[in-house]
Amino acid sequence: MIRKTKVQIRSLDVARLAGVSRSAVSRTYTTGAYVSEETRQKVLSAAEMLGYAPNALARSLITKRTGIVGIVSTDLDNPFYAALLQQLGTALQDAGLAPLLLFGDENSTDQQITQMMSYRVDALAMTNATLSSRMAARFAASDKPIVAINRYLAQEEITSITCDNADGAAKVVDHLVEIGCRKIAFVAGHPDASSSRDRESGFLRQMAQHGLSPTLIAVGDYTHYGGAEAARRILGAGKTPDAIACANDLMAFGVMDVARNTFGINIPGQLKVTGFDNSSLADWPSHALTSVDQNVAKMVQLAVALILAGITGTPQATPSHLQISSRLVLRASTIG
Amino acid sequence: MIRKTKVQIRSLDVARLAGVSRSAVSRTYTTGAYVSEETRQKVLSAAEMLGYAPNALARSLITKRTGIVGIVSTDLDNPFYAALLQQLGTALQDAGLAPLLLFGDENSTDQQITQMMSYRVDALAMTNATLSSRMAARFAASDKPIVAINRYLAQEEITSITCDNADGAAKVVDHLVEIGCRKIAFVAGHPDASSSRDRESGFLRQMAQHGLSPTLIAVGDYTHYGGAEAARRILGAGKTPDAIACANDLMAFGVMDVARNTFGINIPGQLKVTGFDNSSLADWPSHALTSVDQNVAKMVQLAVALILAGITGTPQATPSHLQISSRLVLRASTIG
DNA sequence: CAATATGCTGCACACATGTGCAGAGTGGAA
DNA sequence: TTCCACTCTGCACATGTGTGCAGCATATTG
Repeated sequence: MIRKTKVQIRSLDVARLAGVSRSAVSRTYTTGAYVSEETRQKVLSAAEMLGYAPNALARSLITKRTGIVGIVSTDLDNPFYAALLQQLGTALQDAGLAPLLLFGDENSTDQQITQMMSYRVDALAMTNATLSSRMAARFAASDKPIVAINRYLAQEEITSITCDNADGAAKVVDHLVEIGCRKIAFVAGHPDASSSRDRESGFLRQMAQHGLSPTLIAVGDYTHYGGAEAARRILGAGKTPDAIACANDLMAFGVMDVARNTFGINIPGQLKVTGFDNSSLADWPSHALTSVDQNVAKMVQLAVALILAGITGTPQATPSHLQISSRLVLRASTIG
Repeated sequence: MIRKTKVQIRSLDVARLAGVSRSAVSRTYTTGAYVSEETRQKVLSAAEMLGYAPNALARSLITKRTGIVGIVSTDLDNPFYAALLQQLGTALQDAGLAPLLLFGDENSTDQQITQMMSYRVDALAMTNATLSSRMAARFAASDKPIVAINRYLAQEEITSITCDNADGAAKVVDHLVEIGCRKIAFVAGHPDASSSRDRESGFLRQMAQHGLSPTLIAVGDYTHYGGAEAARRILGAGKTPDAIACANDLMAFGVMDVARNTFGINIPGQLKVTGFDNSSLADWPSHALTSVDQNVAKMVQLAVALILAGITGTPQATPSHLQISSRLVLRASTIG
């Protein structure tokens, strides 16, 4: 059996084969460095022959840049986060950066951050996570950009990007009231998440604006199962509402499933249901869910711009909380 | 305004503060190296004070191990791939490895591989991708494990893990025939994907086994939209089938949407529909889709075991095509 | 032709770390 | 005391790369 060659190909090997110095090889792969077209070609063909690719890790020792961006993500059961991750990853990739992906729940996030730091990521994007203040301070001290997407954290050092969650929820209330609903229940997400709190407070505020108070508030934990459970509690409680507003789409799907299948309720005839996220599933005829669009593309664009600015050393703007305007998308779950 | 300190903290800084040599610091972070408990504690408290984390990149220069595993993934619109990515990522994380994520379509994969190679990933997992043979050979030459998940590639150097796609499709046919279906149509996925070809051939073989030939075969490109389009073609073609078997769940959802909403067909009364993947959505009451379970957990477990074995230098088993047995899960889309 | 400018190359150092090896220090036994 | 075994430490080299600087060859100008 033939033993494969395990030896790593270095720039020196390429240099020897091409008959030039190692510096020439390095400069060939560095944009904007002095190399004559002739040696450049010699280098490239030698590299091709040997299957050489510059060692990005060794390079990072010198340049202080790894080109790696850490992403700490929640689980992808929620199609909204799957879409977010994909768009974010693609955008970073297009900017020449590579995402290092770690999944973290509330308890393990500090550990993931440590790992990210040991890989010297150029920036950090978080789509989940309550972050301990010790870690936040430590990462912020490294002067690298860190951005929280779709939720904001307690730490002031961290820039966050969310949609105007309260406003979005208010739009939902306005719409429901306009089409005649008065007894409106609310299904909240995870109590720790800022997005859930903001959507709930926006809901309540706008209800009060209309002189209404919520029929019932249940917690659905942002999952399909939790939404279904919440629906059982709400619809089984006697005073049936004429609308249920949910803090995300996934729970709304659970609510509709239970309303239709367990309680035999017609949607939107007897009950209107709304979601939040406008995930691609909301547009399927089987769901046709009225939902609030968060404009993921804009969120991602903003996040990447922020990260790039931070990496290229543009003077760090003071950390802030950026809000993107949301948009209510009407579908058959509220309008017949 | 206070200028943040941009200086990187090195092991030397920790060593000085702790009053030991740099080697002692290094050994503190290396499992199974001689350090007295006393100096270990001195080092750890000094590190904590400075916020030090060893530079994993510099370390990799010496150890020849990065701890990074490349994942080349398709887009995550398909919830099956989202679940696969999450489970794979988590499993790698638990094994002390960090996934570097790149999204690649058929055309760009070679470029992603080059990038992965320049980051010196310890292993490569691909969930998509037709890979050029030049790239396959190049990566295989580096003697690092590479595994294709959920599809196999033309190159023999690459181990692949799939479920027994043909068998799964055959089980679908058996089930449909058993409950009385005779006029069965098939919606294929993407013609380039081995999974689609295998499922189709398994379907056809088992149909022949029962003395049947398919009513119609349409291509749905593995998307919800494609499935919906395929359903329009099939159901609009006059000779309406009594069952439509789909090469994945996403297309089946599209088929059901169109059948119910556009053609007013009752499922499963007038038409049975089956999927493939058993994604979490299939279990929702709104879909209740009979589907083939691929056993993602097992696929991931196998993939990670293979990767770990390859990394730790266990003599590389000859590349092969591993198959996992699938399981048909019955739901209301076929049984009333 | 001389003087200067231009385009390019190679040397040598720096980056942050792991590890083999020699040797220092300690304790115990003869 | 002397010798040996044992546990640990620090020196120094290696890993693969980017880049400032000096210098070489060639082109341009006076």
